[in-house]
Amino acid sequence: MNRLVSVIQALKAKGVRLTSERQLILRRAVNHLHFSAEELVNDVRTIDRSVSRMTVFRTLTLLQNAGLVEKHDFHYGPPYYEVTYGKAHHDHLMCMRCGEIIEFQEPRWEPMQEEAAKRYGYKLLSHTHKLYGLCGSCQTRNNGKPVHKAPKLHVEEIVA
Amino acid sequence: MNRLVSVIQALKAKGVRLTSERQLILRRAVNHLHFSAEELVNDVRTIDRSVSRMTVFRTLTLLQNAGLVEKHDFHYGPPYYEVTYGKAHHDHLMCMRCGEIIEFQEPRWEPMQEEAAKRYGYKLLSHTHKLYGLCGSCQTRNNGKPVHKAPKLHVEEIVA
DNA sequence: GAATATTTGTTACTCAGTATCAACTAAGAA
DNA sequence: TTCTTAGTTGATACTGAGTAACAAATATTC
Repeated sequence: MNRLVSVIQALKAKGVRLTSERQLILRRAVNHLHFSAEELVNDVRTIDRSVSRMTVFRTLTLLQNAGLVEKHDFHYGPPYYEVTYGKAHHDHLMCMRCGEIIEFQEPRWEPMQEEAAKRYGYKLLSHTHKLYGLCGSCQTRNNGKPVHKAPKLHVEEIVA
Repeated sequence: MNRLVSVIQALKAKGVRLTSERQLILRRAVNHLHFSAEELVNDVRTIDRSVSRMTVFRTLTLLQNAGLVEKHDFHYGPPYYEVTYGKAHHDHLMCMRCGEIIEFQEPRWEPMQEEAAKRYGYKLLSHTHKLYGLCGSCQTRNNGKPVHKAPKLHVEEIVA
C-alpha cells in the first residue's frame, strides 16, 4: 500500500490528473511484478468493467512517459510491463521454458556500459540487459527435450 | 559474395532444402546489416514480385531456428533482423534520435553473465544487451530538444 | 455558470506477424 | 519414367498488441 501511495505522489508531483480509472489501474499494476498489457486490462476490468481497454493502454503509456513504468520485451511471449518507480535498477534473467523471471543487480556493469557508449561518442541514456536460460528445475525436469518459446511469464519475487 | 556462399553451405549442412525463393531472400538478407522483416519483403519483391510476403517471413523463421539469423527488438521502431552466421558475438548501441546502430564487443561481459546466471542456478543460453543513447552528432545538433522515439533504423557498418 | 481543457469509451485501423489450406514442386521408390 | 510422398509456396483470413480519430463525459479555470 505504501508503494501505491508513493507512486501516486510521484504522479501528482508531475501534475498528472489522477482520475478514478488511473487510480484503479495503478493499484492493480503495483500489485504485479511483471504483467502484460492485456493481463492488466483483464485484471482491471474484473474489478470495474466500465474501464476501457484503451484507458489501460493510455495510462500505461502515460506512466512510461512519466518514468514510473518500464516496458520489457522478453523476446519470448508478449511485452511485459513493470512499475519501476522506487525500485533500484536491475537486469533480468528469464527461464526459456517455464518463463520464470528473476531480477538481479550487477553494479559492476553500469560503469562499463557508460565507458562503452563513450567509446563511440554516445551519451548513454538507458539500456536493457537480459539473460535467457534454463532455471534449475527446468534443466533437470526436461533434460534432453527441446526448449520451446516460453508460453507465459509468471510473476516472481525480486531475488537480488 | 563469400558470405552468401558460407551461409548457404551452413544451411545445406543442416539439410534444409534450398529453393530459389530462399536463395533470393538470403542473398538480399546478407546484403543488409540490420533490416526489418517488412524491409526485406519489399527488397525481395522488388527483384521478384512472385515471392510472397509469407515466404519471406517463413524463411526468416527458418533461418532463426537454424541459428543463422537473429531478431533484435530495439524498443524503438520495429524488430530488426541480422544475419549473424559467421559473425562474432556483439552487443548493440543505438542512437535514440537518428536510429544509428553500432555493433561492439565487450569480452569482459561474457564471463560475468555466466556467473550471474549460475548464481541463480540457471544455465545461460543467450542474452541481449542493448545500450540506448545519443550519438555525437545528435547530442550537439539537437541540444535541448526532447528525444523522440526513434523513427527508423539505418543500416550501419560494424564498428568494433 | 460558462468557457476551456483533459480524459474517456467506442469504433476503426495498423503492424508484425500466424494459421489454414489447397496448389505446386522436388526427391526418392517402383 | 511414372508414382508416391513429403516439403514448400501463395492466397486468404486471422491474431495480438497496440494507435488513431472523434464525440461524449468530466474536470478546471475564469
